[in-house]
Amino acid sequence: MNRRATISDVALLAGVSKQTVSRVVNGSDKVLPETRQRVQAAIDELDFRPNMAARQLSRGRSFTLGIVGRNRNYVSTRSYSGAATTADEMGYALIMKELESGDIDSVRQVLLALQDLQCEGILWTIPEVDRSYAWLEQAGMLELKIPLLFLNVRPRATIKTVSFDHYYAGKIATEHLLSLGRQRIAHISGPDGWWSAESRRRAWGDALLQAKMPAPQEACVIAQSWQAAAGYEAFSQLLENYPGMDALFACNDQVALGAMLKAHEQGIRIPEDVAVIGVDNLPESAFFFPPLTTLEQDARQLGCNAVRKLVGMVERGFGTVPERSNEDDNELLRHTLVVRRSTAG
Amino acid sequence: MNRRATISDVALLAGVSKQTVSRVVNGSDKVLPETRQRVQAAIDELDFRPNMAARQLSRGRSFTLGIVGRNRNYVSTRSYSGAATTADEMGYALIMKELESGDIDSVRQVLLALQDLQCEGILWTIPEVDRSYAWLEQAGMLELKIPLLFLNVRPRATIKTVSFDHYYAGKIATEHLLSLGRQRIAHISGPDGWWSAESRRRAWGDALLQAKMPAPQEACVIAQSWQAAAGYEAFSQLLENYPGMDALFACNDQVALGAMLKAHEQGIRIPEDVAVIGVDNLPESAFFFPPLTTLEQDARQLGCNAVRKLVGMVERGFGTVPERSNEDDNELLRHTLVVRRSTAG
DNA sequence: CTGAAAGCGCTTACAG
DNA sequence: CTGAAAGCGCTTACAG
Repeated sequence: MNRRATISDVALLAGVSKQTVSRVVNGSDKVLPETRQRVQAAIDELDFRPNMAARQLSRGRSFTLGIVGRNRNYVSTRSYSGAATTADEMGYALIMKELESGDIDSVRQVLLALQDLQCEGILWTIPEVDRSYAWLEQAGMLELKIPLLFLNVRPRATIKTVSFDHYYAGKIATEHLLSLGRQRIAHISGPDGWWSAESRRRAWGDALLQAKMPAPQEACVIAQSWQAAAGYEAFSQLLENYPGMDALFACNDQVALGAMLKAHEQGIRIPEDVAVIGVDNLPESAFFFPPLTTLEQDARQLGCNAVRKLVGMVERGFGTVPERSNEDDNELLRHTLVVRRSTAG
Repeated sequence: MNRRATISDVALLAGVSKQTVSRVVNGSDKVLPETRQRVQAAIDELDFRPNMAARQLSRGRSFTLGIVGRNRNYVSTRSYSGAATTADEMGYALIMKELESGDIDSVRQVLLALQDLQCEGILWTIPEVDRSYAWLEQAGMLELKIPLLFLNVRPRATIKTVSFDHYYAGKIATEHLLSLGRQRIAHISGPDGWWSAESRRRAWGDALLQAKMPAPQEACVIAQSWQAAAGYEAFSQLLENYPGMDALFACNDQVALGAMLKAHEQGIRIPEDVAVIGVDNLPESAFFFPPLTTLEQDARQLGCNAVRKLVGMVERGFGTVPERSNEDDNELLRHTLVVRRSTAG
């Protein structure tokens, strides 16, 4: 047999009991140095490594987290990466699930499958789920016995979230444009139903109001998606609806890119005619034409914080001991302004 | 107690033995319909779901795969997504690990950790690992007891890989430029040591040779990275080294983007003066200025194929039954040409 | 400090 | 078709 050595094999070889082996493996201090040494030698010789499934079963804990995503973009990819790193540091494994469809059944199935796999907590990285957005509202009612944490989802009393402060982002983006002396600042908002899009849009309106330059309805177009194609379309519409615009706050860098292509095609100069700012700071954005002013979001940090918070929930025995909701349930990270040529006119 | 129901609870409630419950859970046909019904009722009432850790231990199988990555980009993100989907379809869970450093110890640690977690196979999605590239060569010698599959790594006799056909990509990219009648076709190659970069570079040279237009040494610059910044730098160098160039084959879209920015700054028109082609077909590429001709790679498919192949290895009992190496050990996917304005002059 | 016993929640032969 | 027994590889009390 070429099977892996078990704790019993080690015990036999070292001439001790299984518990003693277990003790040295788990670093208990109640083992005589010489015993420890003997056991360690046997472990090395047999190349013993504990079977996590067995440990999981006997301990009644898995030290495993689930992470579910869909259609990952640059931002969520970096969150994943941060989540994986932090999970590792904290001694947790991360099981990845891809959601295929947004209907409530798929959602439940994924959640339950993760629970079956003995995950102790789940990280939900899908901002919005098609038409079935409603299910989120019932998250508290889901018969999940394990904590659930949401990324970039509108804070609600019944759920826990870690997100960027999208309102703040909209504020500083618009204020940056205002500080340039621009007078007619348009906005291409992210699609309807997205909390991040709505927050930024609201902030844009508020900032203009505060500056005593309230924006007319036509100054804002809602993009069909977060992609460049939608930006191209939306900017075309803006050109018709809001002539004389001298600045654009795009909901993200890709949409800004699409808008800028349309601008080039129309002979509109950036930033001379229209200053443009995006959100995300993609690695490419510094090399767009012209290089794009944007708001950096540290998505990796988002993933790190999320896992840290989720582990906190797990270890505080969330679900067992129901706790009162407090402001800490919704953690917010902030963006940083990165100024480049697209607004440096 | 609010603990989850176990198979024993169900057995008790249904008035049968545990094995019978196990049979209906696993869909055995050797159960009387009425018995099955009674058991199913108990399962539903108790909301019973089998504990995978226990099943794993008793079956001696985990139906779990490991996937390890680092610094994920658009391509690897999409592979991940495909891998997750396919793993799910095939009934496997996917545990994600992030490699923090490329030294041989970290590599071993990650691999062994995944094995401890009872993974039955590992998908390695890191194309090259810094200075410690050598470890790959010894992959066969690694004392791993489970199959390992590499993504986009140079095929070798001792390992199994699933990759894009980068030589083919270089060939069609260059031939596309030639078909435009361009005479002085430059190349910005990916960094040294990358199989994909070297294959594409070689294909570029071969294609030019075949067209009886052998390229001088100065027509190729090796980028420092796969990022736009490196493309900007490399193109600046090309401008000095290879005056009169009328076409550029960039190793990827980001590098092409960086090169195009430099071109704009120099007043070089694309495609009139220099036609540009990249590789990747990022979602943004269609909205670059000008929209970029490129080679689409179906990274999602890559992930799907990889998992399918890995599961095949697992289920054929790879590692137990050593098999002869055959050409199927190195699977290749091909790119598709997507023509846009950057070469449509 | 160390060990004998029981148990985690399933499944796998083996009887009947 | 159904059940009693043993086992997967660990850990957790409990003795000593």
